[in-house]
Amino acid sequence: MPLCSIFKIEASNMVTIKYVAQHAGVSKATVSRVLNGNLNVNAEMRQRVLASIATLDYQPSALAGSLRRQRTRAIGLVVPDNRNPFFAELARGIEARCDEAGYSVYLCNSADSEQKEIDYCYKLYRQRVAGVAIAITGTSEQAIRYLQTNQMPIVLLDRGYPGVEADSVQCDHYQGAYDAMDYLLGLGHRRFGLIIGLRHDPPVQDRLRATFDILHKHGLDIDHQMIYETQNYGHEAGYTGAQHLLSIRQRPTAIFAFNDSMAVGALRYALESGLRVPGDLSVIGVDNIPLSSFVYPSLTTVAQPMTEIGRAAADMLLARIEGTPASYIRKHLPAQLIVRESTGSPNG
Amino acid sequence: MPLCSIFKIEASNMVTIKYVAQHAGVSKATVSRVLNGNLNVNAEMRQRVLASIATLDYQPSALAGSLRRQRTRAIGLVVPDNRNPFFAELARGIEARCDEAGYSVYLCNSADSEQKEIDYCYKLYRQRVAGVAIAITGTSEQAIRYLQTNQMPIVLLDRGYPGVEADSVQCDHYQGAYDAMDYLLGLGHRRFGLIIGLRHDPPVQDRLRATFDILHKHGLDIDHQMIYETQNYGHEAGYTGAQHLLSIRQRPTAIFAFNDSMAVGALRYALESGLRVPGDLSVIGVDNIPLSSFVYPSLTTVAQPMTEIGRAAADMLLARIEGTPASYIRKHLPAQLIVRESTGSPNG
DNA sequence: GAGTACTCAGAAATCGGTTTCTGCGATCTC
DNA sequence: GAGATCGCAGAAACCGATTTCTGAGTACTC
Repeated sequence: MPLCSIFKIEASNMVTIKYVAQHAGVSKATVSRVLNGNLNVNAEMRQRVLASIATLDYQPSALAGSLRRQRTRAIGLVVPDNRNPFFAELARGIEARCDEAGYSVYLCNSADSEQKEIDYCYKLYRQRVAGVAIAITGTSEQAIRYLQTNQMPIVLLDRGYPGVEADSVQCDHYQGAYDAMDYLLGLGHRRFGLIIGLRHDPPVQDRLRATFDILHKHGLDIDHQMIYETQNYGHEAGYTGAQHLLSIRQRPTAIFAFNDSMAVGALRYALESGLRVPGDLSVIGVDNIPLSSFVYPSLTTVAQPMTEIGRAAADMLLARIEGTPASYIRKHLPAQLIVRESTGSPNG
Repeated sequence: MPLCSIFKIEASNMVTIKYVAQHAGVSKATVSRVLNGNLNVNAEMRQRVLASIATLDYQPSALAGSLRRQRTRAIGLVVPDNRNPFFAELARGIEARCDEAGYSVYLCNSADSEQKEIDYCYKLYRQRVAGVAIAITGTSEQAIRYLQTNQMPIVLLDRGYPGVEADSVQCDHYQGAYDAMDYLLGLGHRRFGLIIGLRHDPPVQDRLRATFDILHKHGLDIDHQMIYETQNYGHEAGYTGAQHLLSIRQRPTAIFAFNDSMAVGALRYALESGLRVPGDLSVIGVDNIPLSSFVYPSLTTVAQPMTEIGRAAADMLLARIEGTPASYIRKHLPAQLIVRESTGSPNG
């Protein structure tokens, strides 16, 4: 087949639809029709095209197809940090679901920076992604507004916004924190230390509100210095948070960390400094990351249904992309308190 | 400006280069030249174009540009599981470096499945990514061969292959495991249990070889039943692994888990069943994930320079994509034993 | 048997950029 | 002052798909 080899050389051996067409002796249009399952093509001809496709190992360019169709099969996933087990689990779920549906996922870490977040949105828009799943930093709503101005289907992860008309999936952070505090109060705790993460984070604000509300209901209050804000959500932050909180003269009998990683850090500091958990100190976290049941003592925590959030987010986004326009859905999933070994009655 | 609004309506308000050109009163070519910093354009005209771009908030389509240029600014990242802290850290590093260089990253979880791995490679090729960073499953080299057949720049993460001509970045798994065993032997341990993960994983094989080598050197051997293979690398696997190993009559005095997550699971089982660590049992892991210094007792481990691996991988891939062809680099970074609290002399 | 409907495949337009080609006007050279 | 050179911008080709348009051939109707 001399034509082929000549052609191959000239075309720098990138197999295109034109090449397949020549190989099969048909037009580009016919190849395209076969690729897209169009029925108006003769069976014998279809076979010839399929044979050529297989022989040449032809993979159509998504670039060209997307340009013409004016739609891509890719979405953007914007999270603060994919190393955070919570977002890692979310990413995993979303990626798996999107792959099933034939979509690809762009990984974007905003590093809790508003600037990076908005920059990524520009970048994703230039890529003409079909949609964006985003856990916004909470510093501003600029990113959301930008995406919405450009008719981009979006789903807000882990945080919804009162003023924003958009699909969102999140755990009920208020209720979760409320339950956690209710549980600790029920055990008899009265002095609490909080390790909260980034104050501007919407989930953090929800949890703070819940904490204040239930404390006030019990006629209690919480001192400024008992609230430790951190720059990230890692173990180290929890460790130094506990260090700070436990150095206070009237030290807390219970530490409520706003995620499990920080709770584990706090746990470590407590044990290291000779305190017994839960004897001298109770520690409670949020998320129910896989680790939480494997540390010793295992961690009492407010579970977020991470897998479910991820799947729901992907489903909603794909529905919004492919489906008919519908009214926005704010999906709130319940948080669930999981009692393990790290909590107990004070002075117990 | 009636022309604009008419045009906007007709063009369904997607801002294209044509629209920008009309708005600025120049040709598409001129807009393109301004976008690409081409100097052959009159200063006053350039200003007019830039003004239009800003006014219209124009974001050029990467699709169209990539199609014409025949190169994209995206890479594929294929890992077994982005939830694994080791790969999460790698992903973070690679994503950050690529973003700096203007590249986007497709997240692909192969789930330790050869089929998913190769399917993702097809998908990435259809996306015409500029390169692929991949931690292959080790079941076959099909994926690598496919990518190389299509002249795709690649970098192998965490594992290199003797027969494969490709850039790779990995830690010296053999040396790491050797050091770990050497250390344990030095402490006086003679009965070892291994929790290895997936046997077909190349790093696992390296570590097994090292373990056998040093044991033989000491005239020791290891029984079949002391090697526990798992289906994944999570805490649970480590937990059940320890359960198995510690139920053996002549139980091991030291457990070597081939990653930290499994080591933490093992730690948990040991403590839960009343053993003292390191008094009754030593536990050692691999990776040095952030968590490892925060569990209690903290984990002795063989550190992999994860951040460095990620950065090096991204650098090598980008160099391969953008740079001149050069001979392949097999980058081996040293593993480093980090002694913490979970190891000590047996019966001690 | 003429006119109509239908099937199916090729030609050509198209998506939105980039790049080559073309050409105009100004400057330079001898 | 005629011809060559240069700067700069528009026209047009191009990337590789999809989709509309067109038309040839066949079947069907009355």
